[in-house]
Amino acid sequence: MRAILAVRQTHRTINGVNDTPFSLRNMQRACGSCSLHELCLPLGVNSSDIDLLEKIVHRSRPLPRGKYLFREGDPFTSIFVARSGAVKSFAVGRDGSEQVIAFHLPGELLGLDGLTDGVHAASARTLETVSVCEVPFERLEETARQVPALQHQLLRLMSRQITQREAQLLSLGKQSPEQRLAVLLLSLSARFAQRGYSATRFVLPMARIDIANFLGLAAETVSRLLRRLQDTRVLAIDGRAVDILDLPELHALAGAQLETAVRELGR
Amino acid sequence: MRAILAVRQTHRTINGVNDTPFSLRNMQRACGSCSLHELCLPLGVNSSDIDLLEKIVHRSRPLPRGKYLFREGDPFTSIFVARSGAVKSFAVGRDGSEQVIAFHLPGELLGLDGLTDGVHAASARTLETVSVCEVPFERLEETARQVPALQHQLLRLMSRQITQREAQLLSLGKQSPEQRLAVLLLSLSARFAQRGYSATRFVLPMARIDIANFLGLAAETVSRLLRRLQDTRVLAIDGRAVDILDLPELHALAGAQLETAVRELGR
DNA sequence: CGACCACTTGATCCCTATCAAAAGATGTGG
DNA sequence: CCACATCTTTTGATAGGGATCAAGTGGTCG
Repeated sequence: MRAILAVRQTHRTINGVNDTPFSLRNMQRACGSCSLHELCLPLGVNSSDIDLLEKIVHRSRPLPRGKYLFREGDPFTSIFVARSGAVKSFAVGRDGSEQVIAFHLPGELLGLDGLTDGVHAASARTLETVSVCEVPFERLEETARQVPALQHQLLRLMSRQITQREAQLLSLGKQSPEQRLAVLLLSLSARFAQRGYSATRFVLPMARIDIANFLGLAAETVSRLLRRLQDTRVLAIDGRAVDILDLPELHALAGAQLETAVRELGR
Repeated sequence: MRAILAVRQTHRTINGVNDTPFSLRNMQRACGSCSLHELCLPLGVNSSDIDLLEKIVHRSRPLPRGKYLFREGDPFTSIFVARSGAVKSFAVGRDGSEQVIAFHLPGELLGLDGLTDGVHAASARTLETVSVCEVPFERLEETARQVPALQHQLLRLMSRQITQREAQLLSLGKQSPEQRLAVLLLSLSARFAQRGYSATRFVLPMARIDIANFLGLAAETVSRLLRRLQDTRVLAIDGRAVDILDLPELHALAGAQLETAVRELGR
């Protein structure tokens, strides 16, 4: 409570501009920062090609929070990129529990897992009000056939999805709950920073339960871990507003942690 | 020990042919059952295209057990398909621990995660003596440009990698250790069956520690879980030779398990 | 034959899930 | 604009399951 107020006060006074915990709802970016566009430019897709690409993109009116972009098992026709607002994609176990696969910030791609079987392998749901771009995959593939550089980029995007999931596998399989949480916070931090926002102050677009379902933990454990990080002055938290007070320490927690080494030293 | 001998005796007497625990080492298949080939055929790649494809494939002499196909960070130039023998791909954490990403049986593709950054995101190591086909990716991409059906198949293969890793994420995040093990055994069973071998009797190509590192468990836990499955007559195990005695029960363990329901009923 | 590695089994402890309850936040309709 | 219902989050108490440590067995390869 006290910490909360402190955060709320400081972020208005320290800098004045662009130093405010913001919501992704306010994050509006042109297509120039979209993952499709961004990945085409540096690799030889010229502007007329980009026009070609932009022609096949549908822009939707804003979707409210809690809506499905698609559900597991839905026929696969398009991939999506959020223009503003965040999305989670998740798989549902037989017992109804959600495993969150990924959080998608504006400009980040989702839906590529549907191509194999022609149906989506996971569901995607908005975490806030979201504007999405929808890219009909058949037309994208067709365009890629005419534009080799785009074909290459498409393959790279898919490969990146694989790599990201492998990193998450390593996290779930081998890292401690605290490490996993630290890694997530740093990931969000880096992605916000990449979009020109503060790396240390941001508003989580997702609920604790979503974080828990992403990290393979119970919601209570996430809450307790966040408490510990506040008690050790690594974070200040007000609801979903996060202020990273000690970024180096958070990196340390995410990386080594050296639990065994610490225990050894303690002897 | 007794169970072991029982297994060894029965598999020679029950059927006589093709009912023997076999090693992947003996699994030699023509390119017709390879994932690349198999995925081209049903979708309009004609035989001359296949010739084109086969021309760019390098076949290597057999690699002994424990050799690296590539290591994390190696420059990405090729993808691989084992022709015979099994391979594991894995990521290494900072503390040196291995997270096994996948086990690759003959015909199964590996290495596609290297495209994003131009370096392999994981390492791949042979679990037995292995013959591999190496496919230079640049030439594959080039060929795909000329053969639209191949381009589509390549995208589908990548999408499948994503889907597989998402399934593994669900497993690591939401399933009990026993469920995870059951799922792995069933996965191996199905993949062996797909290649024309017994679905209930096979030899594990990997060590217990690899299973543990795949499932996010300690090796001791895997050992104990296997013991329990033997005690309940679901499996018979002799070292790495597995005999699935009760396939329906294994499916039940993998799927529902209904831990809570069972507990409720017990009240 | 011996050294090494893989596997098993046992004992113990700690961490996290689970259950429970209360406080806080959010949104809705009157 | 407030009051109520609902959902989210926090905090506490408890129990269980798996990691860890340790020791012994078995199997394999040089």
